[in-house]
Amino acid sequence: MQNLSPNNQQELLHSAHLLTGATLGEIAQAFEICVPDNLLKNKGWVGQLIETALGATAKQQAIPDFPELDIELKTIPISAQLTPLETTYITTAPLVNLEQLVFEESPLYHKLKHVLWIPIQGERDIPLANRMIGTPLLWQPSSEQWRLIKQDWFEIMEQITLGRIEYLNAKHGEIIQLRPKAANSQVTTAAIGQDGAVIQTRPRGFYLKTNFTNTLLQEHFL
DNA sequence: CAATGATCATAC
DNA sequence: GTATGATCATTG
Repeated sequence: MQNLSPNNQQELLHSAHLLTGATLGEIAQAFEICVPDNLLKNKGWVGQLIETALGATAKQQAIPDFPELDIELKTIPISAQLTPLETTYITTAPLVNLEQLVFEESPLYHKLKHVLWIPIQGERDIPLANRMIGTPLLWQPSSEQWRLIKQDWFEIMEQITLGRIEYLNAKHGEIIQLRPKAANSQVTTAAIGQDGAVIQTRPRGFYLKTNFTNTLLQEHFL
């Protein structure tokens, strides 16, 4: 086990494969990191642990976890049946300054271009330290997946542009959904209102729906 | 019991 | 507030 930053895709995948079968407690111990009792007040702990274990460098920036490799790292909690237990956060949704929207220039496009999925047991009755890491999967959307993603993105962005943010909810979209993403429901940010004026609303984020990540994992592991 | 809306920690 | 990492927990 090493925490050096990988020099190429092969090194990263090799490191990721070495984690297969290990428990979060073992990884934490190797890096002298304390395991919290639960994730209630530490929801990003698993993702940050795996970042450390794989040598991710883009700690606090709006760029892929491995900038040189253009790869985004995502841990995904799974059930005993290997189905995702949670949706997957992708990135913040822009609500203002929406001129000249080009999908290929959007943060969402760049985040999804190359994703290294690390499935991890996520059922709450398994103590955090005992949860086992699964086989990694380096995924790139197929042309058909891109088509659906782009369609969802466009429809959502169109509504935002038209000042219909308050009419959008998590039900929109086949693959991508828009949901609040903030410290709490009191947080506000600027957005376009129905008459075109600037309004205050809750910040939103793009998420991958579980039915999509489910088929994604099934296609690869079944 | 899945899904939607709410929330937690931390850096800047 | 924004962006990183996500999961919690109420609701339908």
